[in-house]
Amino acid sequence: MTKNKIKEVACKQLAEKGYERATLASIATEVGIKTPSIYAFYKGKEDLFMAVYNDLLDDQFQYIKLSMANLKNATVKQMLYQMVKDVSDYHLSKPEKTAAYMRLAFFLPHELNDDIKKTFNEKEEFYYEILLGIFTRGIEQGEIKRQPIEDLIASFLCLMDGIFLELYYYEEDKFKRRFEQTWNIYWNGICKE
Amino acid sequence: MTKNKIKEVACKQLAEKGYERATLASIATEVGIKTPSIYAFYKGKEDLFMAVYNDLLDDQFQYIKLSMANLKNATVKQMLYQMVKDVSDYHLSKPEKTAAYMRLAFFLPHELNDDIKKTFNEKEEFYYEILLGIFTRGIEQGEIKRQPIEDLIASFLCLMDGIFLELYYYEEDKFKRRFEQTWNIYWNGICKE
Amino acid sequence: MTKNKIKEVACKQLAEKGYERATLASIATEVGIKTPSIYAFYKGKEDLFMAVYNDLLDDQFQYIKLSMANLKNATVKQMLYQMVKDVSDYHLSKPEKTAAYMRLAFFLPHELNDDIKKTFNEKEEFYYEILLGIFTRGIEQGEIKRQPIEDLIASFLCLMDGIFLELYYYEEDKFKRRFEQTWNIYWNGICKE
Amino acid sequence: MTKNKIKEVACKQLAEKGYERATLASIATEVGIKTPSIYAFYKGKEDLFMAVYNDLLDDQFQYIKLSMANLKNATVKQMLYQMVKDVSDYHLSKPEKTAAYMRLAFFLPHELNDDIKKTFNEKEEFYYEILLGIFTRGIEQGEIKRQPIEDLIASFLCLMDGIFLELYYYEEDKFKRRFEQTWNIYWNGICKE
DNA sequence: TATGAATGAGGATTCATTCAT
DNA sequence: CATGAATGAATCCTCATTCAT
Repeated sequence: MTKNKIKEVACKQLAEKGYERATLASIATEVGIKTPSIYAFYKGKEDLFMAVYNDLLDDQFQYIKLSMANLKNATVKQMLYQMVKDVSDYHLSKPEKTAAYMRLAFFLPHELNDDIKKTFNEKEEFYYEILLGIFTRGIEQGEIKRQPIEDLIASFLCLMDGIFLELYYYEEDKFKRRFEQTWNIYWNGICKE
Repeated sequence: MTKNKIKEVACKQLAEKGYERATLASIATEVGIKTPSIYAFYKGKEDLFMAVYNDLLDDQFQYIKLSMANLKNATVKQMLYQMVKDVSDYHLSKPEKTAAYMRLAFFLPHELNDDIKKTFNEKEEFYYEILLGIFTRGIEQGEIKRQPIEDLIASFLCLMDGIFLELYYYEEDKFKRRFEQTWNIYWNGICKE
Repeated sequence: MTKNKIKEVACKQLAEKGYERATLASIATEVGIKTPSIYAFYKGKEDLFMAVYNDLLDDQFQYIKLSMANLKNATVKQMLYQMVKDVSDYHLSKPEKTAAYMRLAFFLPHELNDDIKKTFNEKEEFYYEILLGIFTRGIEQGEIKRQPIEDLIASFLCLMDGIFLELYYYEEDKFKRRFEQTWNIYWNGICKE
Repeated sequence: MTKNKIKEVACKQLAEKGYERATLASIATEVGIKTPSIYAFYKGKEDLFMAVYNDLLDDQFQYIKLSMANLKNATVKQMLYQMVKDVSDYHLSKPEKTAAYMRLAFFLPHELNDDIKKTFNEKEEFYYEILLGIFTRGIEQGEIKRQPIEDLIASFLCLMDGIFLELYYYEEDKFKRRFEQTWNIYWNGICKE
């Protein structure tokens, strides 16, 4: 389907070149169509990249929801580790989508701002909800030192942010090493005893 | 001096809008001159933003070198804390420069690529050198658990990356809270006892 | 067809004003379109004027080939005369194309250099080939004094160059008078007795 | 003297690049001054190139007058030959000035038109005057076939035009060969017997 | 003389977009 | 669906020129 191919190429070029340099013309060329044909599927550039962004978020959500569902009977340590790991794996397996996501998440052109901020907040809330459950359980079951849950969530999100950034920066091998080191130190910092 | 004002406005607009939207025309307008006047001082857009980038790096280096110099007789914990803190403070005190720096460091237009990558590596080496000294001392003096120095450096840089990202994301208050939490957990993870 | 109209206007303005003053804007205006529309047909200014130049050469070639073909059973004198005459007539009948051709042939902007030089050499070879045949026959049949063929060709091309220059300089009447005088003297110089 | 150096560089760049590409900025750079300094000596670009052109003409006049003066007691053949030869030698010895002269003489930007056309006509009259004398004498003394003097002058000027063009086209060696051949044929065409 | 600073005018080019077909 | 043609707006950049110093 042409509509999807356009979206994929748009995502790819967004990752490579950023929003302004991902020209409709260059997208069309790579898809193998002429520029105006894009307008048969999308209202304009903004509309196209909103679709790209929504797909990007959906993709992530789906993946993480799935990975969480597979973890019902695990320890808190396993769940948290799996959570960071899954996010990493997801991004590692789809570097293009990650790069595209970063472009949009960090340096969104102002036109897209409002819509994106909305979905962005949804994502934060989604994580917050899940982490709230996990950390509450972790403290109740004595796996984690008693400390304000707000703080635990904040610090975990900070860990994920750090890892996300490194994901973007370093090649896979270097990243994986750092990932494990950071995780151990993080867990040592929060676990009981 | 007009030349500097141009550079400052360029930096500001880079932070706000990114490279492509920081038009020479809009820069000129904000400076209060006409577009072609910019060419009396810079060879072109690329040249201008390279100057911006070099200033940005110089500024950071200078600041960090200074803060390191003021720390000669501190404990390892103090030094590491101060290091993250100083970087945070620097970026917090110059949010504009930070945003501009991120734009260039992460999503550099390919024209600027080579020169920037060079200076970027220099920065990495600079940090590496300093951390090598600190962690070696930390282990020798028994402040830090004996573990591979390479790993310690890697994990510290990861911490800084995470904090750097949050710096960009959250407002000052929220950031500062997270900063302390993350730092504590990090230190608990590496310190002896 | 707009594409051809653009080429024609470009040729006209090239003749009148030269390469740099034949602005895409002024060409577009004369065609009755807006400047960017030109890019729907040509990759850029250089591309457009290369097309103009190729047309110019094709036109000349076609004309001369045709005129040579119509001359199979003529005397050598008739053929040579017809050759200069045809070139003159061609240029006289299309003064615009001639002027444009001169602009490109003599004072080509360096960008166009390589391609043009190639086609230019082709033209030289084309004339050389034809003249070689004519002069060989001229000497064998005793119409022309026995002398090195290379020299005859060189001197004939020199005559054509001179006439070409005058063509550009003088008005039609003055030119035609000079043409006949020069031809007679030239022929007297090479014919047998 | 800076004023002269500017003029010389302007002439050189005119020869190399033509009027529009011979930028005041590039001239200034080559001279070793800054662009506005040119205005200390010339009213503007047009003024500068008018000066260049006048120098060019003066130079030629001077040279030819001199060469004519040295020829008082020669035969008509010698005089005519010397005349073409001198013009050729002049241009061969100053190829830069020749190229510059051609740029101005043929494809003058319209601004310069009027002034240049005036001096150009002066030059024609100058030659006409001299040739009138020579050919009259040539016929009276029986060196040249009796024929209308107007025609002889016209045909001689045509010869010179042709040679001038070739001068520009070919390298020195090739040109010199052609020159002699053309001259012989020309003289054979006009001389008595 | 010489120049640093500034500029109006204009040039090629790119881009998102429209519209008739 | 797809596209050829066209365009308004904007972009970077160049140039001749001016003017205060």
